[in-house]
Amino acid sequence: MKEEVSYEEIKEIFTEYLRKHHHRKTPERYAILQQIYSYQGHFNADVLFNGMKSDYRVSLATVYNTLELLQACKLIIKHQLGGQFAQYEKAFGTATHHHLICTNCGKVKEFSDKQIRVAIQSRQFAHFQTSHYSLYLFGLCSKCIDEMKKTKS
Amino acid sequence: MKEEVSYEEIKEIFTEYLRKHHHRKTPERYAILQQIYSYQGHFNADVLFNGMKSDYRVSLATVYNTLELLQACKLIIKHQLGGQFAQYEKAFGTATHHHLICTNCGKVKEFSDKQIRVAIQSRQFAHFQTSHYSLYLFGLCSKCIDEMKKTKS
DNA sequence: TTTGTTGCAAAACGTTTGCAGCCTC
DNA sequence: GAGGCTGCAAACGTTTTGCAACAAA
Repeated sequence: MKEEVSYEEIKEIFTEYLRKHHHRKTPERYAILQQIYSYQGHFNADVLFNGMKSDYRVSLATVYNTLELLQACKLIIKHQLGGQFAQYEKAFGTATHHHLICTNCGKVKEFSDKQIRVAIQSRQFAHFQTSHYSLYLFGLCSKCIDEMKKTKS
Repeated sequence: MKEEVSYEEIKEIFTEYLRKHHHRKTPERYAILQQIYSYQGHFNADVLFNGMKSDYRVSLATVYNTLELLQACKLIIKHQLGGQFAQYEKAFGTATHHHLICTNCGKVKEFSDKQIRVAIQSRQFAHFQTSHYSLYLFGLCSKCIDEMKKTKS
């Protein structure tokens, strides 16, 4: 059910966005996009920056600059989960999903629920034009529940 | 429909939590709770810190410390919306609601939707115990849509 | 040629931490 | 009296910014 999207396809989307907004098509920007394309789950600016070093040297400033652009053209989604750094996630070729976040260990899991998705997506507003949404369920994962039972005095 | 909760009531909840966890009942903690109680919508650590200065002088460290405690006993909820500072919100005497966030001006509006709420709350997980959730819808508010139309070349 | 973009480093930002003194318990 | 809590300021880690050099258009 999950549609496969090739790098060429998203590169096209990005190029189109850059052209439309009169931004330059620099090799750095495409290198970053390609690196992001290679990740499966969530990633952050630091992982991206350090992961690319060997292939194509870009500065951290350029990484942030490009992440900004990719958000604007909706190729990635930004999540602010922990108090620390922002997490990013591919938004192409990925089924809509929601997040389970353990408030104890911070682990993030994903799940899909058609009923929830439909309920949210069908909601319309008179004075607001929705582009995307994020749903976070906070609680305890099974591992942390078990640990708490053990350490119970 | 919205139940009114008095300061005395939440003070009681907080006191109970402090006692159970062997934390001290300091005047600073109650002063912060009272200040939070006076706010209507969202607030952040800085607003709280500066807003209290005249009434009761507390340090920023104590503000953060107390916000941590209030989260633990579920009297407040923490939101990480912008890339900047964390937002907080009262969690007592407030109906469950969801958030509309303008990606252009950053303004946050609240809305309620029974269908969405029920869909989310009725979802059960085998390996996860949900305590609360946050739903953020991102998009453009009417004001920003209008402004974009005007400045269109 | 123009000017948006880069890399670098310094600065900014909210938040956390270390520590001496204070005040609940 | 003991030790958790406070205030202060310095430290932290992520993100942003200033600026000269560079390169896409």
